[in-house]
Amino acid sequence: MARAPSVSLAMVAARANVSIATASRVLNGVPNRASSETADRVRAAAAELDYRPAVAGQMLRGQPSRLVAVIAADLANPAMAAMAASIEHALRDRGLVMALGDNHQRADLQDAFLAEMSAHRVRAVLLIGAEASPGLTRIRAEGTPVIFVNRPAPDDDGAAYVGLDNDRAGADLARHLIERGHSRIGLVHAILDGTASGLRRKGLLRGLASGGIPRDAILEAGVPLANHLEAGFQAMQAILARGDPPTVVACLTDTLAYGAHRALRQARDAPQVAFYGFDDAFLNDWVAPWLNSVAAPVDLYGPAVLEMLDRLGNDASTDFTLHLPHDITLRT
Amino acid sequence: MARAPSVSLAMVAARANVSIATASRVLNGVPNRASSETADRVRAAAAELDYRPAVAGQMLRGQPSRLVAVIAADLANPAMAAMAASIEHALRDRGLVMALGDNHQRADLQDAFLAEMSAHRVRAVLLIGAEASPGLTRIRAEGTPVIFVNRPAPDDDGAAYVGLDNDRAGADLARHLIERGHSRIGLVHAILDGTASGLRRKGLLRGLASGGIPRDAILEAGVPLANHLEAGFQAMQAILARGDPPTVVACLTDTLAYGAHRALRQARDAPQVAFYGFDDAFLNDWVAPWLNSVAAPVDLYGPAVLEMLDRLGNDASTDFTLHLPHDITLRT
DNA sequence: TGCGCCAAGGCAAACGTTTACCTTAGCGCG
DNA sequence: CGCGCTAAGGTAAACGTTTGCCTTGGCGCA
Repeated sequence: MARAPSVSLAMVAARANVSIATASRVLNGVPNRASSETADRVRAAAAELDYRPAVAGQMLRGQPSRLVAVIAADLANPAMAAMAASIEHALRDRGLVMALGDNHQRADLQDAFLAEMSAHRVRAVLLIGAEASPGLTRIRAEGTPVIFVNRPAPDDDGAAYVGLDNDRAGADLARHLIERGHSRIGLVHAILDGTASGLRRKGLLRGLASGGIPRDAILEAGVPLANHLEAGFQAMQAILARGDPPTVVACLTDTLAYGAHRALRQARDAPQVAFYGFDDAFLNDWVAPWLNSVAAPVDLYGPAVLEMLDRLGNDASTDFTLHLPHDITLRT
Repeated sequence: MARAPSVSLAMVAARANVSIATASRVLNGVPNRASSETADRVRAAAAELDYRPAVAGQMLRGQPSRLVAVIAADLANPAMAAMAASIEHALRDRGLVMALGDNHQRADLQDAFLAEMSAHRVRAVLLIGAEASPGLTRIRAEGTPVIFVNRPAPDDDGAAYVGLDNDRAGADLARHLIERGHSRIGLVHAILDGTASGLRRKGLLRGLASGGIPRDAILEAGVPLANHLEAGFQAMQAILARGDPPTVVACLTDTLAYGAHRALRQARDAPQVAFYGFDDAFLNDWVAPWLNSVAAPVDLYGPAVLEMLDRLGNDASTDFTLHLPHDITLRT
């Protein structure tokens, strides 16, 4: 498995009988520095040798990297994986390359990844479900553009955000549930860390209140687990155990809903209950036809992230919040 | 967003009043090159400045990169995402960092990612569901270790493989189905490109034949779509349309089974049918309790890939196939 | 005393790229 | 003829790291 010696610009230059400088300029398209025959010779040599510039050299010269680091909280969550896929697609159109990592909801793992990516001088860092961590603080301080996707910054100080308007999404869901005639409503959540879930809940409760739903008609169950599947399961069990079940259960993430639905399946004399979640994944069409979900179309994420990247690169910009339009996908 | 000038080894050395060489050796733990006081001074300086070596310099010197490129065929597939997560975990224990890309089942996208990763001189390339592509041929020729995970190499010439023994898995499933008393069996697949699916089918058919199931009791339906959800859906519709439905349907991937199950749900007078798939994802416990699946425990993937990486680095090794032990997870 | 060894440390080359600066020749034009 | 401009090309520095080689003392030991 001897690593073949890679071909350098010097070899290309030698083969084309020009200096390294000229070869570099031809390949980078600098105008008026080479006759067309010379340029052709260089390009031919590069093609024959299958030359690809080593990033090491380019980095050393301070060229911006083409790498964009993306961190997902949990790749096993289909919604996050789909967002990552959309983002990669968009980045690719810009000639950028995504390097995806999974923080497993642990700050130390996130930092290990961030440190490596920082050493690679990545163009930007995107976090789909960020943890608060020292490394995150550091890389932001270094000036690397950082964008929080779908879950606002843990410390919320004007950091760039792309995703749902969580408060409004919650309120819109409330209005929808009332319109559908629900008056006894379950509410399932896991940890309320003051970010996405907290805002959704706040909007939802406000909407229900202003729609005339009394507080004691809202059956709230929160289980502080990082694993939303398990949390949703236990929360739903708790709701069912109280008796007099709700006609609908609103879960602050789809993953919670998966857990909640399982609890319902396993219950004896399970009542008829409608389910609502957030962050719809297209897989739901296939495996969760019982689930309605509040979400933005997933293909919007990629372009929106690109847009935010531009804003961050443009000193004139001041608005670093980009709310994606959400909708309720109805399956029942 | 001015990028903060990053701290170099020279700054650390200056602050510690030593030469760059000494600073480098201290930080790299070269023994007997610095007194303990000097070493302490260097480490203190590095800590105070929060020094992190720039990979560019290290790469230039020919140091192996810590980056391992991983390409998944489709991140939206929960099984693949889970494998990637397991692999990342294992790599991290070795001080390596995963950079994950999605090839969207397209050779050109795979090559764009491979080209970038090759320019970064990645330590190895892992493919979870590879496409055949020129870039793949090239990077293998360059001597970069390449491991095919869960789907054997498209061109099968002794390339390293980690994953199921697909042929045996198929045969084992056949035996199991017969033991369970099934005698009329549906078989659903998408493209049979001679790799994983082809081998599974071969093993399955052989097992069924040697178990005494006549060929006309096997209702096979293949829909040549890259999208397995849609393929499974259409294939199942075709099977149902024939009348006299099977008592069990074996799908060569879980994703096919998701599609097939939806077709059954939507059918009028849907018969009672058991479902079997391959490559179980733990999400199935929650959203697909109707699905049985042949798979290796997903946490085995990471360590197995590490083991194969060692074999590739060891000239004495000759066996580059690592079959993971599979099992049938029963949910019905 | 003389020799060798070792710890401690510095010097400088090398890796591959980009680019500021320099040289030369040709050409248009007053 | 002389001036200035431009195309075409080369030279060399700089980026940050690692490492082979050199130097200098100090110490053990015959």
